[in-house]
Amino acid sequence: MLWSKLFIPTLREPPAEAEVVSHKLLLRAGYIRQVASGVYSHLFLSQRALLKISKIVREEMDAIGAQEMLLPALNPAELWQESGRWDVMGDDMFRLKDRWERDLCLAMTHEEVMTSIARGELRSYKQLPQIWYQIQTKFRDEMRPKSGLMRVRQFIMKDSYSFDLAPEGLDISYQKHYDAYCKIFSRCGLSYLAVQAHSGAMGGNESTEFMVASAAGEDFVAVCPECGYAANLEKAVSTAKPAALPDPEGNLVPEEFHTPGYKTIAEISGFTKLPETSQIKSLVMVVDGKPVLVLVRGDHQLSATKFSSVMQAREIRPAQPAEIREWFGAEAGSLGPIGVTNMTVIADSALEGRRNMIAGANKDDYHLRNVTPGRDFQTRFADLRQSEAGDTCRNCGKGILELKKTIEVGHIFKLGYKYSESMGLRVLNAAGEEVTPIMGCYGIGIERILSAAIEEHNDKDGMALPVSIAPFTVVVTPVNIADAAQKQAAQEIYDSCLALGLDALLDDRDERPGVKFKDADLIGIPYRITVGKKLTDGLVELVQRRGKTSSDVPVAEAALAVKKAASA
RNA sequence: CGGGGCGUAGCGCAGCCUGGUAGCGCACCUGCCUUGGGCGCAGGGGGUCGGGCGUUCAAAUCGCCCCGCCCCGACCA
Repeated sequence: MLWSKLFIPTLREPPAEAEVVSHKLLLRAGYIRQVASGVYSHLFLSQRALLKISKIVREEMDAIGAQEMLLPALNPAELWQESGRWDVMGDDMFRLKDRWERDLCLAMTHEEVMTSIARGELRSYKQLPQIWYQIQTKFRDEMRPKSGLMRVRQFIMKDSYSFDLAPEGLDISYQKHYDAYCKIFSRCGLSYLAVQAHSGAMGGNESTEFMVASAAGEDFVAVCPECGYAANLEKAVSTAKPAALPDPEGNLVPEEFHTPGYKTIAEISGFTKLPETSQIKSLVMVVDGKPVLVLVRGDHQLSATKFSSVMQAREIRPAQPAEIREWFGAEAGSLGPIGVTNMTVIADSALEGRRNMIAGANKDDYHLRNVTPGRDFQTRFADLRQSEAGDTCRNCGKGILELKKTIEVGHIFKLGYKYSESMGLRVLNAAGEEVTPIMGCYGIGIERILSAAIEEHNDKDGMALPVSIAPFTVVVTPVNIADAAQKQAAQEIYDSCLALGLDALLDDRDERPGVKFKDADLIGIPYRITVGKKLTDGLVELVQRRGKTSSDVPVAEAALAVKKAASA
């Protein structure tokens, strides 16, 4: 294509609203324009990149026998009421009414529609397994859209769904997706990490997230450098660093002491001259309307995700100050487990076996020393704490966990029977009995692949996209378009590139070379053939965008040289 | 939803405090010049100053209300 005819509105300066690199570059390079918060138009270049990503996704999905469909984004409320998610999704789901006042929504995902198709049509175990997928627009009313294409309210997702007769079949469908996802992200040039993850509102019991390390990410992943264990921080298990000071020996009796004005863990630590690990942190949560006292070691953080799943809660929230006052008769800074009988008490495993610790006295400005779990109060223990960098890996027992900030580009789930059960999907097995198929679901964020690739591959001049997803593979740039020889050579090389099947662009604009070079670098074309002075010696330059390495090649061989380099 | 910031030409910004002709750089158009990293010279077009109400002889500027966007938090496949 001829650059002079294309709409590639590059900007010298990034718009002020852009914060992260990929967002700045997508705007500057003329890939996208914002329409509203979390809503973007994909212009020519972006659409080309997204189509390339989608093509890779299609090829790998088709390769595992998945069948592409296209489902509606507009869904009737009834489907979502059947699965129970009309209520569960809350404000995250866009809802609307038609002219007859019937409730509709814009689908955030498609378990409901897929399952309804399956239950309407699948009758026999002989029709299983099935893997169905689509590449389609999803809508989510994010509380806070951010970071360009990273977290948006309308986006393109590849979502697939598997239906199997039995768990062993699901294992196979899941593994097929796992392998396909690895190929997809590799082909897109991403350095990804497959990590254990929490299933959240999707349901199910096992899931793997595919993450790309990036400062612009929103998720933390715990990684063990020794054994390769990797899990989303929400899910990660680990052995806490030992207490900084051994507990006092002996069967000591709880003893109240005055702590005037000292409320936080850090303040009490400073006041008592004892490390934070000697304290029991008391948090009051409200689980489905009922108060629960949660205990963790002073220096630890409660994992809301772990807590929520241990409690099998639908909804959790921290208690309000007024509620705390009513239930404990004290402020949040002086709470503790002793004497609490009006609510469930649950403690993190790191407190198991500890003794003679410090906790609040449930009396303003007083704490207790010599508090021993199990003796001074009864509680059950569970893994409730958020892992942190420096913890010991529980998988291998040796490695020290590191934390990485990441972008989630894919997520696969073993759903189990949640949707097939609630929506009545049944088939007959070989014995003629009605059985409920087991399901899996698998998602990839198409725009997130583009964002992550830009985050991973950029420099001060712009994007340095991999050949596989760049909107063009090569740009042919005559330095001086007014020079007839250069112009003609450039045209010939461009034609040769096209003949070789390369996605080629001819920068035929009457611009100064600096402008053309800057633009080519900015939009991230992997190869550039510069036709300039050396043409008199029959040579042109082949410049690689990454690293800006360049080599002289004869005019006649230029296209082939790109072809070779690009497919290497 | 809580906290913070911003809204003036396509982009980046100044002007606002202290009310009085709406400015700068880039981009854009015309001409000349130039052609290996956003070139130079000359001329030119483009703005309901986010919106409404109010104060005032006079509002981008002061007051009130509303809207939008960004960041932090809560939240989240």
